[in-house]
Amino acid sequence: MIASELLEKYGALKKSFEKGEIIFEEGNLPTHYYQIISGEIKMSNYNDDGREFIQGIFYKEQSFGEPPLFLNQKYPANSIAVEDSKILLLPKSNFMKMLEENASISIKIIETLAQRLYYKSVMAAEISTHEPEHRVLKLIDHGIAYFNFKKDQNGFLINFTRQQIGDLTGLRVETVIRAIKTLEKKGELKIINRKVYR
Amino acid sequence: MIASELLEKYGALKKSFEKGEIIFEEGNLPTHYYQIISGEIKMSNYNDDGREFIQGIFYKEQSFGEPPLFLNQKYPANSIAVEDSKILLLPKSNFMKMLEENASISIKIIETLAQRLYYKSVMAAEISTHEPEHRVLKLIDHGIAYFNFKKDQNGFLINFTRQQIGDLTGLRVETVIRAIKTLEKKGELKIINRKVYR
DNA sequence: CTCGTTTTATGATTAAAATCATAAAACCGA
DNA sequence: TCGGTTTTATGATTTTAATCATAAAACGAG
Repeated sequence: MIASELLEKYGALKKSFEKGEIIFEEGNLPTHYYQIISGEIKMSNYNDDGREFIQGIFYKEQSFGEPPLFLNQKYPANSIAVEDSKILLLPKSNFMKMLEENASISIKIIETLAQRLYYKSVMAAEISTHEPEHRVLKLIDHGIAYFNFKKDQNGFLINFTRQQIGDLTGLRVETVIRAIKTLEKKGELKIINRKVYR
Repeated sequence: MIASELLEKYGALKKSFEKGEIIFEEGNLPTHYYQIISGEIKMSNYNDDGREFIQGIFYKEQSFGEPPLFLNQKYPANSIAVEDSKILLLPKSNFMKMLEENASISIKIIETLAQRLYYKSVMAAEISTHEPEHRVLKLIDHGIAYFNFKKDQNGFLINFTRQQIGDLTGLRVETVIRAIKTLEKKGELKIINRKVYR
């Protein structure tokens, strides 16, 4: 997260996106740095028969879509507003200027990318070598650390739908539903009127 | 890749690793920055029943294992020498000092991490939503761009074993062998005495 | 050059998750 | 508050890649 005053100093503009609105599309070249003011954004891919894979979900104060910006490569995924959202957009050239003139920003970005790479490494190994229950639990435990799950008297409320969990772990909804039920029976999770707690 | 003179100026030391030797292990805290002088290194995970998932393969002049260094987190995977290798090791504190004193290094690192994140994003979507043939082909095409595949009169020689391709795509050897055969029949690849060309 | 290991290969069988079908409950917008 | 959509749920069936079995070819260390 970069201070919004600094971003605005370099010419960042606020823009609103409605729920379901596309921010950028797979295959396009990057033009801006994006940082969320409020709302929720997902980055995802769709395969030929419409099946979705969610690369990540981002919340307020987080940025997204930086890698292609540094590489002059096309976006490998789409970004869509999951909720009505407000986003700060800083044009690429201004962003680069800001980087040059503010060395400490680089460290921040390195940490952000390192964090995301860490998540991807863990989930990649999970997805390709573990069974559904293990995958779901790993995603949830990661979520507690990095997504904005809130704790109440029942534990952490996992505010993802079964479908979202499926799209993040490469599983189908029915499989996720069954995995969650099994995990509840094993005592790893709680299900309180359909909501999942850990 | 950071100039080896610079690394040595900050106290980096050369170290040799034999084929099969472990450089660092999953779960350990990072102590050094690693940059390959010669040889080949893989980073991988093993699940409970010994199944391997290769996070990445790295060659001369490439660095590896940086993310946990920036996050003070445990390594999410092991790193092992695939061939006899020579590596430059720079202790963490010296590495951080080097970063502070050389702003341009940060940009290099950002680009490296962005590149790796790009690969992980593409492969994550592949692994979770596409059929074996698609996955294998995507890995190969990525390899042409980023691993050191060499071109000769038959095209690019894919110098990965079927097992390695399996461990990089989350497939079993037999499945990879069959996928490669099918891709050859479709004219996407050539197999010339067991070697794969694209 | 030889012997053990690794790699590639192929066929048969199995297991596990995807798919298909259906429905109740919950949520949301008009 | 009504009606449509989304989410959760469950059972039956199918498909696909994993698994199991076996072997030839190639490679590599001594």
